[in-house]
Amino acid sequence: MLPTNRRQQIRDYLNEHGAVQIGALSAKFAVSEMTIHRDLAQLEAEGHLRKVRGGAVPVTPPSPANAEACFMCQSTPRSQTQMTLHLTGGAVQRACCPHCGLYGLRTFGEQITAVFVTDFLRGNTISAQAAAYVVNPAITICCKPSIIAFQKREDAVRFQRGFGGDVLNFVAAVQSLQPLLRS
Amino acid sequence: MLPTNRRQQIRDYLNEHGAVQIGALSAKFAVSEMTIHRDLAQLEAEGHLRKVRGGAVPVTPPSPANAEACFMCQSTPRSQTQMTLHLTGGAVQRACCPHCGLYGLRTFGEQITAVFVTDFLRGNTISAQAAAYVVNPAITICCKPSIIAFQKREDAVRFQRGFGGDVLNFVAAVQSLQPLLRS
DNA sequence: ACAACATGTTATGTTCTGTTATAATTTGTG
DNA sequence: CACAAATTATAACAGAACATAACATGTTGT
Repeated sequence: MLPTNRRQQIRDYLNEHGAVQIGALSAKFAVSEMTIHRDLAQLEAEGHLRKVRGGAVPVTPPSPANAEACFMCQSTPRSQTQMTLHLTGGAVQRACCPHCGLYGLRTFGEQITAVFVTDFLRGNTISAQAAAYVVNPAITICCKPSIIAFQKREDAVRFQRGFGGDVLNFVAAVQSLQPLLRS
Repeated sequence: MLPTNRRQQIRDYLNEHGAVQIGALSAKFAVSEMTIHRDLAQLEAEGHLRKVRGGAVPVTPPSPANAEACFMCQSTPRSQTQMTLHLTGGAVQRACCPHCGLYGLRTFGEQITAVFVTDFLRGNTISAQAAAYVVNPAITICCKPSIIAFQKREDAVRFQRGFGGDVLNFVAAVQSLQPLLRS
């Protein structure tokens, strides 16, 4: 049997049984336990399983449940409207739309290293500072009041012509947010 | 035996057994292992199999990568703009945008059982027949000329006010497409 | 004869495997 | 809890198996 086949069969066996033991695999394929150790180490390096003492278990599928949710409103962001806040240390916070994302600027303050937003029309990612925003148009896209981002101010103006609202730059858009608490 | 014949038989053997070993092929065809090595290298270069240590295995079944591509232009559809054509037998064809999707109506014709399209603004899925379309606006969203779908005619009119183009219903949008070939 | 090709042989380097020895972890016992 | 015994994991080594490149030989067709 080819080593490739053996490793594939180990994966199949694991998916079927939920766990594998070194001794069982060693007997099943008539190779030394050391060879099984090495197979499992390779499969673990490739992300196909996780080694545990005595054998291996399936990798727990990274629960996309709440890791993907908007950090403000907990809704699932659409790629079309989402905003990402990059923090010191590499962490990334995802917001469903500029409404939540811009509020998040206050929440994370000094920790923020970069902010990106998706152009609503074209879907490409742009720097939030360079974007144009239509605030409070007549249509609610995600949160209310809606704030929609555009790469080009020209697109924002055209959108405004149809749907109303105000065209603001980044700083003005942040200032347009009502304070959460008066101090 | 001709080398060509031998290589064809290697392919047949592989398809039948799921894996081949150098030693077995060498014995089967009474040639040196070096010759088998060269056969497999050539077959791999032609994309017919994948060499592994000790032999070869079939090429991994067609990656789902391209199964996701637009059936017309082969680009990757955005959920925001995509259109799906449901055919008899349950097959689903995915288009990147109404431009490609509406052309696909001619391609699949009688086989089509249902057509869905995504509202460009809100992202929800709607029946293509009930949608309103803005044809040829001043902005190119996906393919050119752009055709953009909206759930509400009111939204389409507002979009048109800002970005130009014509607001058409489903039938008119299909008719607006230029014939691919004049007969 | 010559060029082009296919094949085999040899030499060298790489990968795989089992054995042995040592380290780390778990388990059992008082 | 401390300690020893048993089990499992890791590292290092050597030999086997395999891969690749280079060269030599043989065949075919012109």
